[in-house]
Amino acid sequence: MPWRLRHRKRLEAGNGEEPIIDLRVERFLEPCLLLLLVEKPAHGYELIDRLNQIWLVPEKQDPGAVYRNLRRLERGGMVKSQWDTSGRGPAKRLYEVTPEGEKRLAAWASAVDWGIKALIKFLERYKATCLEANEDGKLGR
Amino acid sequence: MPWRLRHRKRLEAGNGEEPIIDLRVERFLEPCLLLLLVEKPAHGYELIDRLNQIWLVPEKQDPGAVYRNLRRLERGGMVKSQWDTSGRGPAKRLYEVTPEGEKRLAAWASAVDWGIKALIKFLERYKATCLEANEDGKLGR
DNA sequence: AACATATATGTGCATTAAACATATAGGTGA
DNA sequence: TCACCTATATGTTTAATGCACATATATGTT
Repeated sequence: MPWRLRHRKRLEAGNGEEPIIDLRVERFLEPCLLLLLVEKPAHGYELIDRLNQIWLVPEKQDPGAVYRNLRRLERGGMVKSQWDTSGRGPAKRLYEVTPEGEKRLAAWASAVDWGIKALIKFLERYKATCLEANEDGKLGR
Repeated sequence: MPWRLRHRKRLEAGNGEEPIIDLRVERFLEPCLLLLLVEKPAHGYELIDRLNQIWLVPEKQDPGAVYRNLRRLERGGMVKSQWDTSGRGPAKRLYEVTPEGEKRLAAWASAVDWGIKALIKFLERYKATCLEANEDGKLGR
C-alpha cells in the first residue's frame, strides 16, 4: 500500500521499481500522541503499540521519534509525566495531557479539518482534468 | 488562517503568540505543479501565479522551490521543457507533462485519496473523544 | 552465577525538504 | 542610461526524520 502519514523512505526512488509516493503529513506524530494520551494516559512504550490504531496501515514504529516527541511536548507544557515504578519491568514515564495540550490538539484537529478540505479540492480538480471521460473517477489502490 | 499545505514557519512558536499549527503535506508542491501543467503547459513564472488557485489560502510563492522542483521533475522524466523565445520579455522554459509524469500524478492522486481517509479517521476519533458532550462537533477555524 | 529476553527510555548521525536570501540576465519604457 | 519588470536560477541554514545504537531494569532459564 503506497500510503503513510509519515516516513521518509524512497521518495526519490532509484532502484528499478516505481518510486513510492507517500503522503506525509509533517509532525503528524505529535497530534497522534496527544490524541492517544487524551483517550488514556500512558507511557511511551505503550503508545508505540497503540499508534498502529491510528495509521491506516500498521507498521513498525520508531521509538526514537516517539520519545523525542514526548519530551518536546513536555518541554512545551503540552503533557506532563511522572515516573511509575509500580508494575513490573523498569520504571516508566507515565504521560498525561495538560489543558494546554488539549488546546493544542484542538488546534491540530481544526488544521486537519482544513487539510481534508484542501486535499479534496486538489483531488476534485485532478478528477475534473484527468478522469473526465472515464466512468466516474476511480483511483488505483 | 492557521492553515497551509506546506511552509515551515513557526511550528515551535516562541513569541508571545500561540504557535501556529499548519498541516504540512511534504512534497505537495510536486503534484500541484504536475496538475497545473496537465491542465495547461506553462513556464515557471506563470506557475508561481497559478499555484494560488490550488492552496486554499493564497500566499506568496517561493520561486526557488518552484524552479528546483521543475528541474527535478525534468531530471526524473516527469516533465519536459523547451525554450520559448516568442512573446516578449526574456526567454522562458515552457514545460509540459510526459506520460511518465501523468502516471506519477495519478499515483499522487491515489495517495491523496488515502490521505483524506486517514485524516478523516483521525478527526472522527478526535471528535468521539473530545466533542462527545458538545452539540455535535464544531471545530474552530 | 551466568545468560537470555522482554520492557522501557533514550542518543547520535546522515539525509532530506523547506524557508529565505541572493545572483544573473534580458526587455521595456522614461 | 537607469529603473523596473520578467524570468530563471543557486546558496545557506534549519528542522524533521529514519535508522542504528546505547542504556537500564526485571524476569526467567540453565
